[in-house]
Amino acid sequence: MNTAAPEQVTNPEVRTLAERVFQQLQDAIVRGELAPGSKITEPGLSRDYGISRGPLREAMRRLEAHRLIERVPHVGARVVKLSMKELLELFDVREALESMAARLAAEHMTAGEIAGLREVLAMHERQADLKKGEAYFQREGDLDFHFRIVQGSHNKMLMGLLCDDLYYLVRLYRTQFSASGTRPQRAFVEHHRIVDAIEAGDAELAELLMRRHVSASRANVADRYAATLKQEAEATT
Amino acid sequence: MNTAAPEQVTNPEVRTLAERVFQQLQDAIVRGELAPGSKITEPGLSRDYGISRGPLREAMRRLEAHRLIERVPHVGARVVKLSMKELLELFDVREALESMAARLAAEHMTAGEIAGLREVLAMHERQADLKKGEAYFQREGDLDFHFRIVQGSHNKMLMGLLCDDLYYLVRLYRTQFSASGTRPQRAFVEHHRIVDAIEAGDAELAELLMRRHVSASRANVADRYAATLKQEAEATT
DNA sequence: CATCACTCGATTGTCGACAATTGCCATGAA
DNA sequence: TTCATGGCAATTGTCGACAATCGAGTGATG
Repeated sequence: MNTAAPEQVTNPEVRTLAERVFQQLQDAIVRGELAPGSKITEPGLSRDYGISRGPLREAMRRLEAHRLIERVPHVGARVVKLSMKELLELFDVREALESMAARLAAEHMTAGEIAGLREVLAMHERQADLKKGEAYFQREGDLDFHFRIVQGSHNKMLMGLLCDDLYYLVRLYRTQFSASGTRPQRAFVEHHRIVDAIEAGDAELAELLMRRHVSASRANVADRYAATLKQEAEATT
Repeated sequence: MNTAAPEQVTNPEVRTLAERVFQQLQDAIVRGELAPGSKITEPGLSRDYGISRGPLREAMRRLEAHRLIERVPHVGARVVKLSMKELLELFDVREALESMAARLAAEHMTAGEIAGLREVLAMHERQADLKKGEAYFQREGDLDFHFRIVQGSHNKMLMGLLCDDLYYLVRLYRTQFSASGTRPQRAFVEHHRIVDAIEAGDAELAELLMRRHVSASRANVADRYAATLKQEAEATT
């Protein structure tokens, strides 16, 4: 298994050092190897990755642009740590953007792309049978699903915003709070309904269903988050 | 009149060189001083601005993240040039995002913020009286209007996406195609209706009106763009 | 004992130089 | 004339070093 990100909307053929270390760092953050809120220093990373500070700073600038780290001048950078408020904000934005993506996908998606989408769903089904209750794979697949719909919108601006910027944040939150309970099963049938609407070319329905889907996912995350906070509060009591 | 951007969602107290040259370059691009599609070289800018290539590269990375320039490794960077397709895509994204911003604004905007919004509208009215037909000021004010509503959503994620990333692109397109005709007047009354909905706390209506408003603006831009293309085609014939 | 000023270590910001890659242009052959 | 090829200049990528700034720790003082 390679260490590179499983999906890459752009294919920059990592030829430059800064590009490579950027992807490595991005992966490390998303996987949780670099803990949220932890401080990262340039000399430290420079040693760890065996490169100069020049490319490293470029990589960090890009991470900052992708909102994966936060920098304050003359002080330093630390891995972003999503607060509950910010996480819910992220889902609001996703709701607005992805519902539109679903609408555009229903209008512009090709037959081949729809077939690929069905294939993703079939793979989910197999995994759901094999690992019932294990939410992780389902959720990773969930992201694949959303990924493909955004690409199906054929809107580069949307793809850039969602796939390049926000999805890494979405993957990041999962290191803190992974969805579970009965949510995956319900999300699964919602996915099917959305694909049905897209295949039928029903843009309005696709938009509505996607909006509901993300909204429900948001509600689930909010519950989980609140539960975790409550649990922590009890632990410290 | 200062050369800095009129609004800045973050207040970074430009203390670093890279920050300063970033804002200068951003302004130059938005104003059209750096023509869309023109190539920009590091040694050239390094001379022009009297700084080293280090901070300059950081500034360029940030411009790339904001989608104001496009870079290809080992080749160079050029100022982004919006195609008609991309411009319409941008408006689609704005429609999704700003309609949600209007909804959130109707729910969360404070009385003081609403008063400020009314003040912006009043200023437009004065300017509209003074300079009827001159679309530029109206349009700059239009951006202020949208700016404040996004801020009124109290959603930092949304503010970052819209105000930090997309609005500079919106300002950029204006160097190529400025709205005109009867559109400014109609946009004006639409603005009033939106503020009314926000003040009444009618989130659904605010969302709907904003969606229509951006959509109409998009249609107007599409017309203007098409007209310009047609004009160019005739000129070269 | 708390508070403030200062010093020092570490980190970040900036710079100039060197290496690697690209695109252009001249030269030559079909 | 047209196309391929080689060299060359310019630009980008990378590096190490120096200067500026910040935070922590220390000591002095009320």
